[in-house]
Amino acid sequence: MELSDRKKLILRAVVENYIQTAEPVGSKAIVASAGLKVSSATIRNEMAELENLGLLEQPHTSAGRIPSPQGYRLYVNELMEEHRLTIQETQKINDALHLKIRQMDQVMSEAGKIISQLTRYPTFALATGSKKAVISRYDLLMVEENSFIAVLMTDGQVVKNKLFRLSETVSAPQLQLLSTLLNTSFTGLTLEELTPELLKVSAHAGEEAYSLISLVVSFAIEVLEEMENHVVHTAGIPSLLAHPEYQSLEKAEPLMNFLSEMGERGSLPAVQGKNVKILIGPENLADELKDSSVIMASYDIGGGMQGVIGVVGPTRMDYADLAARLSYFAEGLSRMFGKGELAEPAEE
Amino acid sequence: MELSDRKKLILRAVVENYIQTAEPVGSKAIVASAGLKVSSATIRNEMAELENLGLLEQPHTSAGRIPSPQGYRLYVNELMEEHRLTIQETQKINDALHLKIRQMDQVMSEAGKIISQLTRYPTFALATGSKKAVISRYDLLMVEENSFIAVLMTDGQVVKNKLFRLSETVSAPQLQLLSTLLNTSFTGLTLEELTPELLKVSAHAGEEAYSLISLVVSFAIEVLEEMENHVVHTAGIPSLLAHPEYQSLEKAEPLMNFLSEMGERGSLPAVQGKNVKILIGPENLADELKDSSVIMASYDIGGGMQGVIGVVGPTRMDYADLAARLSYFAEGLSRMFGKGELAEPAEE
DNA sequence: TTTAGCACTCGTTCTTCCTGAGTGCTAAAG
DNA sequence: CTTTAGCACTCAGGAAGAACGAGTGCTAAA
Repeated sequence: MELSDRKKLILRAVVENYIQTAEPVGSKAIVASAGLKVSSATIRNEMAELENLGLLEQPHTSAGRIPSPQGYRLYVNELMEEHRLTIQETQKINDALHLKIRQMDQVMSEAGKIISQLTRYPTFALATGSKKAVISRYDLLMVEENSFIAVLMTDGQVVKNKLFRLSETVSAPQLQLLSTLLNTSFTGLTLEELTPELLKVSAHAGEEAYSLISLVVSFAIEVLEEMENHVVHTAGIPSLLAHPEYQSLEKAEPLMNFLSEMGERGSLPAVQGKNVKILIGPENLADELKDSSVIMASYDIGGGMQGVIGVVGPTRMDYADLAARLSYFAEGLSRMFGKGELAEPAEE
Repeated sequence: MELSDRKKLILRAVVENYIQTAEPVGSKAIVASAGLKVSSATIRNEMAELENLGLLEQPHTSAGRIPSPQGYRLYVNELMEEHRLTIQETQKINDALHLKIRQMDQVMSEAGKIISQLTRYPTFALATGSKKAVISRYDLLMVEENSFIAVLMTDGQVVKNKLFRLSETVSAPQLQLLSTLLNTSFTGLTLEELTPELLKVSAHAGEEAYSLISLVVSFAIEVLEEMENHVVHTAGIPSLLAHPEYQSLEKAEPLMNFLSEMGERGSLPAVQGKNVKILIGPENLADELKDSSVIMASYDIGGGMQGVIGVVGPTRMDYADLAARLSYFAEGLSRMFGKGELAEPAEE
């Protein structure tokens, strides 16, 4: 059933009032805020109906109404006006984008910090790959006679390095050989294929060569594992406390713990699809998020990889504003990654 | 003036009781806990004197006593028994040490996470260098005709890389030349010396070469800046909330914000000297820490660098236990970095 | 269909009172 | 001189109650 225009207006007024004040909205407040030429009693009747429809809720009998998750959902889907960022806001975001950002996986973590500062909400950021990551290239650089650096590059243009110190010495030709072998046998393999291949090669190679190979390949495995686990960066967790719904510790603590452990355990709401996505209250899979909302936006990194950045907050969030900011920010990132020439689009 | 043995015993009992219960300690409790054969009235007299000396405090007239910062200080300096870790605890730390740790600056951040999990307190970790860091070596790896990877190594054995994409193309010989130039002119220079040198070279080099050089040198500057700023990693901030002194938001919030921003702004209590250091309450420089204590331990990374890892908590902390853990952990890290052969002592 | 009026609900806040842990002091005992 | 028992006193914290007021639902009239 379609809502009457007046009901929509009222629902919207409730949501927007509540977003601002964090307090239940009464019928009088609606009369004052929305430009309706009816009395509060009429509004009360309408609100009672909206409550029956499950769009509004009463925290207790004699309080105003607050939007239910369904109410927010309807608001987000139909009622919300696309928020236009002010010039200052876009300027702020642009500045933030141009500053600071350096290496690929730092991009995600930096982006999170920036967004958190901009929005005063905790953020999370991660990268997802549509396909499995593989190592595309190995370079070995000699440091001293008993140490060398391995530089690995994945197909997603991510570069990682590691310094190895050995108990025995290696010569430059040995390293050269090793490098050739690695590039021949261990490129283009997914995580699952690496270990079997390692075993296979071990049969042919000598003891000493094998130990070197396995050192580097172990590192490759680490790198790929890290990428597959979609390491999550979080930032700005304490900013939760600034919002009235998390003033009570019982509310704040589990969520804060969840957020800070999210980074470790990689447990994350499954995400895909383009652009901005909003999950309201119980729409979230994780129990800890059932009373909170998540707004996230994805951006293209290139190389089949997508970055996702999101903010977490109370269901009472300024969805319009946040969605606009995230979206704009994500577009900026996509652009940065897109045309690699500009500025500093480098990756680690 | 030296305290009588009985006063010491009482002070110690107060501290240890309070550490456990987080509640003011009364005279009766002391009689029960310490093996003293005197009545509570006697204890009361003694406690009154200890209060006059500034070692104990009363939250309000009719409550028990709690240690003042000076009381804690005296306890830590003279009364505290060196805590011996149980075999399980050392085992736990050893496990943690061998696991996970990979790259140099990840060591610090990982170590922080581990300690935070072990202690249930927020941690911070950073590296300090006694001397200025310099770039000791540049390697340039060709990727495609319009992109290359720069691998930089500092004297502290820290390796960083970055992928550069260009709008024009470069040839292998060009890169070779560039690499030689960088290694000749831009190694061994501190942050302050790099920029002047860059200007000097720009005079001789052609337009195009100069733009490449400045790209890489800018990166070098970034790397050195990052190292000089002693980037601080924090972890486990939400675990603050588990402790009763931070149950009230007014107490918790400023500290949490301070900790989370510490990572950004690099503002940190100046640290040096070996081994474990304890800062109690007002001994901390930062205002936000005036009601908290910091326990930190340093470890040797090698190459003139020192790592520092610390925990932050209420003044009521189990100093003995935490100091022992941190110290043991730091020793483990020093050992790891010391003999480079073992396990995985690599650095980024 | 809208509105005014009114009784009712119920969270919030303020006050009051009570309790009990713990103190400081005094005076007697060791 | 030190220790102890006794006692009056203090004060945070919790419980209970009262007053308040914002907001509702319902009824009856416009």
